[in-house]
Amino acid sequence: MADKTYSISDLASDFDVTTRTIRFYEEKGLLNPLRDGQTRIYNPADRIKLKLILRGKRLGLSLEDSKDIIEMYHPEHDNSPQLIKLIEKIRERRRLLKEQLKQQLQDLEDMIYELNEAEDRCQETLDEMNKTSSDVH
Amino acid sequence: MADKTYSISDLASDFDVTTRTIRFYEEKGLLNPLRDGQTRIYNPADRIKLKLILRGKRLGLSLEDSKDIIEMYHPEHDNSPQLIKLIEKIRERRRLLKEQLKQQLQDLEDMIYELNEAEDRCQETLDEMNKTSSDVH
DNA sequence: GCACAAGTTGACGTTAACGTAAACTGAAGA
DNA sequence: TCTTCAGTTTACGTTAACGTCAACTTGTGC
Repeated sequence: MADKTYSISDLASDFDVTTRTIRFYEEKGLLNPLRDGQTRIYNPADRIKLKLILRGKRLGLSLEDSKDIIEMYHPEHDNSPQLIKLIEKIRERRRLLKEQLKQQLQDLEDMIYELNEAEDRCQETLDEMNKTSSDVH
Repeated sequence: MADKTYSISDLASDFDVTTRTIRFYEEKGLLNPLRDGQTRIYNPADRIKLKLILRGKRLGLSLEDSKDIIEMYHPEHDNSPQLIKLIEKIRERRRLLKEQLKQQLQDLEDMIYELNEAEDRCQETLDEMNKTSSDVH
């Protein structure tokens, strides 16, 4: 069960992206599926990587950023200085994400507030128009 | 005080964008400053529009989206069918924004959780390495 | 055996959001 | 008067993230 595999179009339909997109991510070094001849064979780890990329996109990260993050989840470092640097990178990334989201929350709150105001103003204008038109009679 | 004006470089430095960017937004129809001869003169309303654009950017909106939203804040409709349609647009936009934020919150929560896990794994590996190396002695 | 679907590798095209450079026009200061 | 500075228009360049062919190979059903 742990050796389940996927074709490129399996993943494409699962995540609602095109196969071109998946190959593009590979071209950029974010995925490295096995091959059966020419054909790409994806395993659960590849699937997770793709999920990470798409999640990164929703958060506004670039593919480069997502590549970094994948590296953090699947480190290939075997010596402690590298690991220590990696931990630092992880902390920095977490800090950035939190800061970014804090800003986004604030922005969104402001925007929704102002949309409410705009809606109210529209409604008032409408009310005025109805009142005025009924005054005519 | 209500008639305060700004030069293009005033706004550029205020919001930390280039003058090229501001002219570009005008080219795309998001800004329409007054002119003194050729020179652009911005008023407080223009300033607010620019602020809205940049906030939209931080939330991942396109300039087209921001243009729509500016239209909502500064409607030029004078008849009730238009106003009713505008209110619908406002509600739809608000719905979209809320949905998007909900997703972002979930994504961020997941990502931070996983970054924590990755950090823990790194730390454990480090601990293992220290333990093993001290075993040698 | 043959169409047909699904896969592959180039390679060029596209869109958004600006950057960059050239060539010009006043306004102000030494 | 000369330079310098801020502003202008026009236009081509750039980057990320794919889309869109075209031309090919490789199982799979009938």
